[in-house]
Amino acid sequence: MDYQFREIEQKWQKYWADNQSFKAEANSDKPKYYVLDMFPYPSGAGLHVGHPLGYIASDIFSRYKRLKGYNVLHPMGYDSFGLPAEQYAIQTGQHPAVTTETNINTYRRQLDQIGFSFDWSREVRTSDPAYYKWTQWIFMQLFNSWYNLETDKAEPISTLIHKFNEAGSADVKAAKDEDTRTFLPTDWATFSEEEKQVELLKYRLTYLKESTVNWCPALGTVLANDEVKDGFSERGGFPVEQKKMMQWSMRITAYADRLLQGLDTIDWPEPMKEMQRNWIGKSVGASVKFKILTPTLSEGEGASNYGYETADPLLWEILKTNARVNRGNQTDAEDALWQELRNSKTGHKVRRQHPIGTYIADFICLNKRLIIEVDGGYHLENQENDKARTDALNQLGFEVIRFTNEEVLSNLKTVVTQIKLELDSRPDAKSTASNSLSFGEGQGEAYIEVFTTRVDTIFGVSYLVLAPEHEWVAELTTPEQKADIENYILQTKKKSELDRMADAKTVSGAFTGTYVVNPVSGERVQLWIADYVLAGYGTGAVMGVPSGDQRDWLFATHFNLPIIQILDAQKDIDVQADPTKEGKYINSGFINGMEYKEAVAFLNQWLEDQGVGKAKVNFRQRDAIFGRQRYWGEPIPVYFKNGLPYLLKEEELPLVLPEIDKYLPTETGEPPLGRAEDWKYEDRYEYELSTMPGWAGSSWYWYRYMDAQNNSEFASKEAVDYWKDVDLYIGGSEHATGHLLYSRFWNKFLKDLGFVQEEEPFKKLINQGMIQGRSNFVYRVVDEEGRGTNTLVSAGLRKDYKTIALHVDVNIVENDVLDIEKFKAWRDEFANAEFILENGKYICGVEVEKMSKSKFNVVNPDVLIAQYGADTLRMYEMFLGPLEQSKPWNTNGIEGVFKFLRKFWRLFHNEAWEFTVSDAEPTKAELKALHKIIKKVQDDVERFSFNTSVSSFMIAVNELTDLKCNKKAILQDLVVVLAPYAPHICEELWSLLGNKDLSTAQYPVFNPNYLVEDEFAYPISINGKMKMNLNLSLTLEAKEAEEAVLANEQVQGFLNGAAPKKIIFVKGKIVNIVV
RNA sequence: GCUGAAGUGGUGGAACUGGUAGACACGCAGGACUUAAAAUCCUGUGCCCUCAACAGGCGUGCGGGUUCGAUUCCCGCCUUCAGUACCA
Repeated sequence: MDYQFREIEQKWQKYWADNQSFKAEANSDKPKYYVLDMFPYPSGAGLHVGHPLGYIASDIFSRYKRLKGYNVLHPMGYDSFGLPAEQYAIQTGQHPAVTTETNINTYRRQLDQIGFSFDWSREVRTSDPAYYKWTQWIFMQLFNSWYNLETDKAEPISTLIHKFNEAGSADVKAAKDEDTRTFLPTDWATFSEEEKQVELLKYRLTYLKESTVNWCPALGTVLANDEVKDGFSERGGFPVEQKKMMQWSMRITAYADRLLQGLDTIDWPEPMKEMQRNWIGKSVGASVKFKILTPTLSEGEGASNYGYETADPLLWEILKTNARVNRGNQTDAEDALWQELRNSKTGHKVRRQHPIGTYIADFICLNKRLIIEVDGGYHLENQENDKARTDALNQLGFEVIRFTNEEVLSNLKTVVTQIKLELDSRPDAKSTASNSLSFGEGQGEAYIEVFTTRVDTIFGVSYLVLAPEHEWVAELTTPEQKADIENYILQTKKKSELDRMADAKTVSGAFTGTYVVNPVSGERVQLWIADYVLAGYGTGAVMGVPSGDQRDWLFATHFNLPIIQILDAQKDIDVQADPTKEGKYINSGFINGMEYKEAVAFLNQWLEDQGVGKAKVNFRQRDAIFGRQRYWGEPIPVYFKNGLPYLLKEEELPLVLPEIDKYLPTETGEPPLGRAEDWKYEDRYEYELSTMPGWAGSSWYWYRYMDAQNNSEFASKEAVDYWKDVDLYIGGSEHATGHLLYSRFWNKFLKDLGFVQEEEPFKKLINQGMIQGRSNFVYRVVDEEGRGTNTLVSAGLRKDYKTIALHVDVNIVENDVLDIEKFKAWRDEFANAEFILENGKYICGVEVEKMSKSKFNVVNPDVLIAQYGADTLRMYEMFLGPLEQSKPWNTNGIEGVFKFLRKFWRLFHNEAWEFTVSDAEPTKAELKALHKIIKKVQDDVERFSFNTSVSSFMIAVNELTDLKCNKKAILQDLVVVLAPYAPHICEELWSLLGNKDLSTAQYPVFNPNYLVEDEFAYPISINGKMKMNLNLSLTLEAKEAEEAVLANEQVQGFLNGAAPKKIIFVKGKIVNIVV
């Protein structure tokens, strides 16, 4: 019989399903191999021809590995929570679960007919309660954990509570919120239950916090940063605004360093790793504090309302913030002393980190007008600063006493006694404080902190810049500059609404009128605002070093600010900046003469000693917002008591999505879950109404496949210990900073708690390229008035006419030739169209675009399978080009692959299409052809070069056809080698050859002896130009070969009497004669 | 701008470690079979000069270099695609 692909494919697809041919064994003596595809979101449109590309590659690989004796796990499932089903539900009222089910059925049908070797007994669906029970369970583990920076891993929250009980919070090194409190074990004991929970929430790996979120009013939900593109939602393109909300977040930043380091241990494409590195955005540098010089106030201004709040009113907000940060960053000495002074232990009320004038006092007793300062070492600069400070504070009517860190730590008792004596001996002041405040210009302690990666250039600072959105801008603007600054801020806001990218190169900014002091040089520099500084990165403030940074150089040049050379190696800084790190420092105070490395180390140390900065690592990545105000997602297993979140009990999982009447927010603006009736925990407490984001379910699904039916664990320990990790993961590069990053994060977390074994989940990753659409066009002739006529002109002749291009359905075009009859039937308006042909054909124009319905360039795999069969489709998709390369889909050429399969089928059949094979001994040539392909396919598959093996199959079949080979000994092995690519035809032939179950066959063993040759047709080249071939024995060594070559008449002819200077002979490769 | 990948016939692409550039396939041209078409089979097909050649020249984005020999290695430039961005 001729090659009847329809019957063959249906027959074997049924056989595989009935026999569960591809079920992975739970335990096996064979080595394990885990091949994973990124599971699809089942959209209503079904699969187009681009979707299966990666699945075909992974299927070939899985089938190949099975033949090579591996116990292969190759599962498939559905990422079935998501926005489109919910949008559809809003429009039609149909429950998303129903839509999802329908779509999954379409996907399953389409996948089945391509003949994939998935183990469907392990299918997962993220929207199935039996699945999301475990997504919720992982959420609970995260809630119950904190990140210990000392052990560098996540630990149960109980170990944190233990630390609080034993030693308080001072020594805890954790990834946490900024506003945690410092307390003693005795304080912890006195905290109420609510206070404890509030404090613990600041440490948990998933936590509730007021954050600025990307709120999309049109979608009624919060979006992650990677779901927002240029201020619009990725899905739908609706405007997105910033809004403050209480939100669940995941403390992924705790893992930033490990996520970065892990990249060096995995076999992923370099661009993927690079994208993750950029996303995490680690910068090593320093933070430096620049003191703010108080702007001069006009008379009469000032703040009498501040009462005992003794701070300079203008700087009050800033000082308050600084003070709060300082309280969280107490030195050991300050902390020790505070424990002795607090709660009026001395008999006097003492405050710490209290703003006073333009300073922050370490400790202060307002009633006694006494300030107690604890300092670092005795640097000369320090003493000078301290003196200035003391003088200023004295002027405000305060006495200052100072102790060093050392004194406090080694002699705490004496220090405390001294303070007590001083306090007791002083008269009460009875608040007259603020009257004596002066607002003259003076050296203050209010500061702006900047982050820099080039701390070595700090002596070259000629100005400071704040982001226009920086919260202190208003405070720091002098009355004279107020108009300028407000105007600039207004422009910035307008600009961000328009296209900010467009004028990225224009320099703009405004001077605040305020000056700050460079801590290393004491120089006074101007404080500006400019929109090139981003509020969201670092501290929202940068230092400007025009000689070393081109952007700063442009800014300084534009606003006529000084440009200071700082390295002797800097060149042409009057023309542009020179960011070199070479040479020795000049104009740089105490680092003059140093080189880069030395200067950085010295400065970091110096800044820290002075308390005005320190080495710092900054990350671009922020914690991941975890809540979505949507219906179709996993409910968060949390309820609220007295406004605080509590977890459900484990045995109460899953918390199932409740039914609601409409899939919209409530009238009061609550998420859709607010509509659920009688939905309360223990009938009393409110559940969390947000659901989890799309990436929750996909961040651990590969573990569920290991043990998909387990009801008591997310996967059994035995299963996880056996399968461990994914050996090969194939999917699109669009998931680089979403799914792939979150999955690595959850995996590391699960490993820390001992639930899984591997630090990294996906050992090897391959990105299949995007399949683009290839649109075809017809050209309608337009008359003088620009109206379309009824005449269409072929692409090659269109330049002679005035035309407009129209998309035409690619399915009625073959090899760019339009099927005119089908075209006339396609649209009524074309029924009577006339055609101007070239060479009797209508040739269509071509353009590469995104594959989409509106462009009529969608090719449905169903159509191709009906016409050519699944085996042809599989091989053709591979034949198209390298897997990782993006390319337009083009059905031209699928015939060639189909012809190949028929030719292959033909090898097993005689002229009358009867199955006939011979038992004769194979010849040397036949064995050579076979073993060449055995080796080639093996090499190609191992390096994921599937397109080249398809070519090689064609060569092998062409060779065997030429040899008229129908010998069973050859063909049987060939069937096994081809089986991963074209499984149906091979399974049929395998069974016709008298075997059973190709999936249990062995890949043939390559025998190099069959490829050994005695002779080789050496290319003979003269001066590197190939001239001719010459057959020589492969046993010949250089000398004999040279003689043989020179003796050849034809070679002599090419030499034409010239004497060879040199002869290069590479055995088995080439002979090159140099004349 | 930065980062990454890539530029090879009419087209998709091959050449894996510096050793015969263009495998394999599409398309195209010619032929066989056929009343005819489809299907199938055979032959040719990088470009230029040439009636033709088993004659010569040019050819892997461009310009240089290393080498007996470069699509492959090095330097500079151009173009395309992807990601990312006033990231301090």
